Amino acid sequence: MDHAIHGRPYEQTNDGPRFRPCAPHGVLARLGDKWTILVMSHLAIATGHRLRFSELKHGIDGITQRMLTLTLRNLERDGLLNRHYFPEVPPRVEYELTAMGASMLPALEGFTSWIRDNWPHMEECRQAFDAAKIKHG
Amino acid sequence: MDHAIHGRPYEQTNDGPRFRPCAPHGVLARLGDKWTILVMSHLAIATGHRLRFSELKHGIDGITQRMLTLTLRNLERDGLLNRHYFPEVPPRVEYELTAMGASMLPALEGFTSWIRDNWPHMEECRQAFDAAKIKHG
DNA sequence: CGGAATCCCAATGGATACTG
DNA sequence: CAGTATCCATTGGGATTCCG
Repeated sequence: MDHAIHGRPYEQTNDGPRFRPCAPHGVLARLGDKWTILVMSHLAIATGHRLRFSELKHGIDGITQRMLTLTLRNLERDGLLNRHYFPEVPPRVEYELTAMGASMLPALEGFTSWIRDNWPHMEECRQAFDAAKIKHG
Repeated sequence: MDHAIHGRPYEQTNDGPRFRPCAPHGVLARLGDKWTILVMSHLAIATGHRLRFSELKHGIDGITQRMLTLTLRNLERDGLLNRHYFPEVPPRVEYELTAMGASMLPALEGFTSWIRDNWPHMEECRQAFDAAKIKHG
């Protein structure tokens, strides 16, 4: 591959650059689902980057047991967090960011800080766009 | 709001922080769909951050006319690009990043560079996880 | 050329009930 | 407590056809 932008290698063709399928969309799509960012954010600010299942469940408003489990399984599969099971009665399970999971936080923070700065303007743009669409059909 | 992390304000409750619904997930979910990042990436490296519909269509492998149109409409609605229509025969339409759209590129680049660095390790983790799951049920 | 409209299928994710 | 299993409504997105 000659070049890469946004993590995606691309080749120059006669009608412009053509990207080849690879990571960024895949990961962004994973992180962009309904709950993943919230789970990561909670672990980010937790002491030791570690929380138990019920703490996540109570902290994330509206999440169901099923979706929290699925989200945690995916993050565990990606190597972004570890699952610690304590076979007590009743059982206790803690989730902890891995080194890779923690290393993602600055990049995520950089991106979300842009979002925080530009969100109000985006909202204005959306309302203006919708208003214009209604106005002239 | 007392605190904010990853662009999301949160309140401290007796059982940990509770985030309130707001921007980051929404934007990440939008950018994390199947084609948005590819469109942004193409405009990022285009001269003048500007390309016509057919250039995007040919550059992005596998995208359908419908999905390219929808993706561009959403980005336009968000104020991240502008649509320039030239009423010639045949018609020509160009899409150009706005100032806000261009301002997103460094943050996106920061995030995707993390992805590029960690993608191989993530793939390893996934294969190890899947292999372990098959092994012991 | 650059769409819009329609049809259809697969995936996402919510609600609920059950379990070690 | 921390799941798993099942059912079901909604959405995402591909294929195709038609239009200015």
